[in-house]
Amino acid sequence: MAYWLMKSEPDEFSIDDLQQCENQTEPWEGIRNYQARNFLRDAVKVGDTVLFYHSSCKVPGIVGLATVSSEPYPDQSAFDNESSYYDPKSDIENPRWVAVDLTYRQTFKQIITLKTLKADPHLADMVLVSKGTRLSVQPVTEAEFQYIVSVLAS
DNA sequence: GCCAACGTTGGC
DNA sequence: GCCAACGTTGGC
Repeated sequence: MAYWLMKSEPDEFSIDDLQQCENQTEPWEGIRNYQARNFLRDAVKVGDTVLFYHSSCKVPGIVGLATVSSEPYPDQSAFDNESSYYDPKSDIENPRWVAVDLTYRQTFKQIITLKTLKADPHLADMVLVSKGTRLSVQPVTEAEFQYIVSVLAS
């Protein structure tokens, strides 16, 4: 089983929103970056664990956990010209973007802030804190995951 | 809202 | 296939 960090803007879709979805499950749509898409398409597996990260907000950081609950499938929002994620270059015959379903697992008692993550020498090699990375889907090592959950989130 | 750091587009 | 111009991300 692998570990991932996925970013969402809480104004758009927060971990509370995920918790309140039917079956606490919702399509993770709107990824429009090829590197992130390739992770979703080629590497993310059902049952993988996701660190849910809130970005572009007052206090960015990891807010909880989710589980990947589907295989990748074509991102339907790319076909919807009413959607802000609409991409006319993606068509149903040849979809350009993929989504997976995420299922809510847990909200941490308190947010693990980006500030905390950046300051922690155990996490110096995290993709999240390395310079110039803005990937919205990124791998997390088992050591990083265990440290975050067992030390920072407890 | 600013802007640095990336990513994408498209003319050539 | 280069690369300038433009668009986006996301912390601050």
